[in-house]
Amino acid sequence: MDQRLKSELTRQLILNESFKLFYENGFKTTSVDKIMKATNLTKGAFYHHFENKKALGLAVIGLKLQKRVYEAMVAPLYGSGDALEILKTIFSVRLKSFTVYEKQHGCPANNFINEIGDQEFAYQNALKRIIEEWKSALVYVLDRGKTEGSVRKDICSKSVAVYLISAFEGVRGLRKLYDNDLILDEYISGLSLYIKQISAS
Amino acid sequence: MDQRLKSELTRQLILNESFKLFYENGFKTTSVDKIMKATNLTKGAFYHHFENKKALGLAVIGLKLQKRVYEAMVAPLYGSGDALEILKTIFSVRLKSFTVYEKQHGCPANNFINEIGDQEFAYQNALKRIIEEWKSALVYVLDRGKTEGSVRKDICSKSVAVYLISAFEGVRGLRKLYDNDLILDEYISGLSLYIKQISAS
DNA sequence: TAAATTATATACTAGGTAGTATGTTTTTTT
DNA sequence: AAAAAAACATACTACCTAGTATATAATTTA
Repeated sequence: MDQRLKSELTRQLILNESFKLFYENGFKTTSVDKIMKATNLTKGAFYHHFENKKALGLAVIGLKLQKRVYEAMVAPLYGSGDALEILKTIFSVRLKSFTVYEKQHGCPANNFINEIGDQEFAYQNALKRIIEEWKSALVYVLDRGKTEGSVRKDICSKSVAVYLISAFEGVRGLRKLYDNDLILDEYISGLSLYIKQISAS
Repeated sequence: MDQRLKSELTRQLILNESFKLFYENGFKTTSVDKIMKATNLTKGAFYHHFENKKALGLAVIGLKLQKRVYEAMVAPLYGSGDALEILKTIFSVRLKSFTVYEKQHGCPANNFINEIGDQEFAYQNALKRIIEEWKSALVYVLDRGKTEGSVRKDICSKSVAVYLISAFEGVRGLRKLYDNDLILDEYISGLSLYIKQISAS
């Protein structure tokens, strides 16, 4: 097989298995051994593709995680349609459509943030980039809403963006403690009140 | 020295040092060895006072953590004064008064929730108790506000409680990524909008 | 005061950890 | 086809991990 392609496939395999194991068991307690056992490859392959575990962590955050957040939470914000409807879809409809697995293990980004967001500057920065990208998209859609007359002009877009992200990440943590969706339903009801508050009219 | 007292002091010392190390470095990566080094005692003492690390974790959550949350976030809700003023104080004023250390490492409860809230039923339950106690107090103060006419009667207290807790815990995680309070200020501004929405008049 | 109990210390086990050194195999280049 | 380089495997090191076994010191009880 073409060496370039084979190498890239292996790299992606390691990144994917890492993401999965980090998500299920945490970053710090997932060992390189466990990851490579999941890939059916060995340590030699790992250290050929990554300098060390920290480099792997940064690659998972900067590639896999960032891409997932972008596709699920950021890109839809740049789509067409009523601004407030888009917000409702992203912050509540999406939430209910998660699988049990996703509800149980919370938000991958939030897990990383809470586990290693206070440990290493490099991790901090990589994670910050994801949040800032998300925040910018929210500010964009809120400003658009203001222009189109659906969003109140006297609210601060940045503040609303931060409050929306905070509540979303917060409840994805809380949901881990329960075995049903009650807390999600309450969150959604609480959120709809907030969206009403920022809507014009 | 009285043996009862001495034993209790040792137990509390272990619990306190554990809490601190769990807070700074996480639960799973804080070893019994590190804890006992911090206490200047040895492993023999540890396993005399605790059956294993899991029992220690549950004790830290059920005693230290629950007490801290109760004193800082729950008890004030049962105090006198305007309901909405109490909410503002707890969810925004308090936030700004945290030390750099507390801002950097986030919310101890949220850290536990995100690290081990999806791992063991026993941890889940111990953490759930803390959240439910907090939620109940919030529902109490919101209902009181309704009675006194300061809070809108058509809002669901439980939903507002969950949304308030979610946003608070969420932003305490996000703050880890930054080295200044901008995100906290934005959160507070976003929160004040929410409190306006639930206020009568 | 002697015996029993409690509190703590020391030394150990079995297994997990990140990372390295050095192989062998596969692919590419000359 | 030979040489070089890349991809991966195997075997290792030094250290950390939870937990145990057993000793000693301090305190309480008989």
